[in-house]
Amino acid sequence: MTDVKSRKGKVTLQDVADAAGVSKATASLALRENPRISEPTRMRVLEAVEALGYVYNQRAASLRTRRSYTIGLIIKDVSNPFNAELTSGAESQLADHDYSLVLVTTDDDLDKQSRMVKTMLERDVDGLILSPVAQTTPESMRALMRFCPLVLLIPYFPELAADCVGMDDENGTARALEHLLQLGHRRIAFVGGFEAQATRQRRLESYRDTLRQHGIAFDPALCIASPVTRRGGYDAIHQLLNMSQPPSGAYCYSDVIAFGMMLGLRAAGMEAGKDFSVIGFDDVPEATLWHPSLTTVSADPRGLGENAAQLMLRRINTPDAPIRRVIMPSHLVLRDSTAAPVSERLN
Amino acid sequence: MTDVKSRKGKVTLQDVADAAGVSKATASLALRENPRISEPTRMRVLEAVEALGYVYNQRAASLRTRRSYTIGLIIKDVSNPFNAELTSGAESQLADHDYSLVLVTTDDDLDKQSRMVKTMLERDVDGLILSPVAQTTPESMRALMRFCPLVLLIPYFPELAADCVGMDDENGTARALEHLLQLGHRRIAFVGGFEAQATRQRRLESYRDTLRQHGIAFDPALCIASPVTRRGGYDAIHQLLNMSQPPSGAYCYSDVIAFGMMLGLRAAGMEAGKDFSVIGFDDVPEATLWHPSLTTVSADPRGLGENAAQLMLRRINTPDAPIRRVIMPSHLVLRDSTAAPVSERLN
DNA sequence: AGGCTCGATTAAACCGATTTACCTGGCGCT
DNA sequence: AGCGCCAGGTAAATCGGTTTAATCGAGCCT
Repeated sequence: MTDVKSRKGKVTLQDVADAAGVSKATASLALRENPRISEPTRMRVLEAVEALGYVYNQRAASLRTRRSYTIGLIIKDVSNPFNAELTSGAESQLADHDYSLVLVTTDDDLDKQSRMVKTMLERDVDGLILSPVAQTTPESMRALMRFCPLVLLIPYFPELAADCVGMDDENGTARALEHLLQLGHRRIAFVGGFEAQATRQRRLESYRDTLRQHGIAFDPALCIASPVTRRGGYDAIHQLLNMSQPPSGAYCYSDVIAFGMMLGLRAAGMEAGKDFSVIGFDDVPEATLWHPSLTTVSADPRGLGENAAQLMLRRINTPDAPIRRVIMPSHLVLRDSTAAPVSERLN
Repeated sequence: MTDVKSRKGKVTLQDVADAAGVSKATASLALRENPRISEPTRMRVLEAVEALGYVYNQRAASLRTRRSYTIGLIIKDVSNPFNAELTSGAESQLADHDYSLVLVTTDDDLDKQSRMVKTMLERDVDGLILSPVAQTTPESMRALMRFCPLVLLIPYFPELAADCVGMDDENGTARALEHLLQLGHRRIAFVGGFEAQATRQRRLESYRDTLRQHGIAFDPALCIASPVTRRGGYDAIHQLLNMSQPPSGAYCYSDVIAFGMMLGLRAAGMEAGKDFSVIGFDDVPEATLWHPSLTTVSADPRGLGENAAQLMLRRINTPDAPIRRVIMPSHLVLRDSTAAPVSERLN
């Protein structure tokens, strides 16, 4: 049955053609179900394929067809759960359309990003889905687009005519803050992420804008940068609580940070949703399960990945389609980690 | 400067050769730093490359060289943090050696696994790192090995002569249980995962063996299957607490389950490490940050991925090397989620 | 019988690199 | 001068497919 040539020499289409008693061209056309090949002949070819254990060589074919059915995904880091979800969404969407995902990471390093982009172009991927590192210039992206279809995982190059998907940071941030303001909070911290991160810049800006609109002055001391880890949130809340005028609530850059903050609060003998209000961003599955459950801005990383993949497939199939920027809606999910500030309740 | 032909026609090595006034062969040799090409000529070629914006076509080359510098990673699901770490480790290790990672997922479905394996072979990857779904047969793996180098992410095919990496489930499990036994626990639950999962089978077997060695009979009622999610642990602990003779501690299939269990305990007015002992498996970063911090068996998913990648590179470079099975050590990390059972303390 | 059409098949060019075997001109040596 | 050798370069085959243009034979018509 499995009469496979187990030695190095792989079975080639020529072998199949020989076995079926037809030419290589016929074999090729037969496999691609070209109507020009008669049914009996096609059957003979298929039998030969089966008998020899032939495996199609997509790479060889791609040389002629100029399609590798391969998309590069360049992100900073897969181990981050947000990115893992995103990757998962992109992969499954691409797999559904017979494309494969080549995954590379940049460790948020511009230099490595350049190298990886080069590698992907050399691998001749059909397209590139890229989450650019902070220092990336629009020019470099424009240059890249001359080489292959590009979808950006960030909507912050308004002047760049590129497909992109991103989240509605502004709206999500505004909703989160308005919720806290409505509860009576006046000193609200912004915690997590680093200056250079574009996403953070956007959210921080919305944070300032929203506060200003409600007549509250921006206090830089309430704005704390930190790694996007539980540890980051854990350390930040300590710093905040030790201030002479501590805030009564915090808007966190991500759920991960918010969790760390909740753990830090508990370690300090306080409880989120009682002594301090915490809002996260992402709405990861465990946000529901925490105690108290986390009020957070719901993002959809998997959907982000799926959309990026869809944009890419669309671009490949219709290269001249108008560029599209997908902003995924985000909304506030009210749970138990937020409440009126203690001061309010005393009155 | 960037005088790139922006139109469809990509710059080919022939173009470079023409521009440099040499033959295609010379251009090729020059780029690969072959000593037969003189320095001045090589320089001319390099200038032409620069001037035309040539990008090397790895795929075309691979047709001749028979190396794609591409490794397929087939796992069940990337969004799972354990797998995300594993993927991250494999990717960075491969990238260090100029290999790229093609990621595909099987959703733990045998059928999809078969399809994906086929796709990878057609993509002509240089090797396959595979975390086989539960129903995978050793025969199918043996067949696969005839087509390309294979590294298995599971050490449970003892009769199969294949490279593989896995964790030391037995030792980790034994240590965890001995710890609980030493504290005085006699009724210890085994929680999480499903019957079909090979890893779970191994741990469950070790669980029974260890208990038997300590003269404790196996009670199937204490063995609860569940999805590997926080929700799974959350639900399981409720089930356990409602038993007529509830256990005083639990050994969980993964940290994720343990976290869910701790949340469930709290919801039931109990506290891990006080009213009930909980041990996890994986030692994910947040295990330290939880309150109480989680006693757990330390695994190293990233290391697992790195090792798998290394095994693969070794196999590719020395195809006849003896097969190697890497068992990554696991050890118990003592933290605060375990204590003597309440009954003991009453005495 | 000759001319035509049409469906099935195939030879050969092509994709973009690598690699082998051969060529060429210059140099040293006797 | 004649010979061999060598450094430097190139033509052509090759990898495994796809695709185009040509071929071939059978059937139909007049």
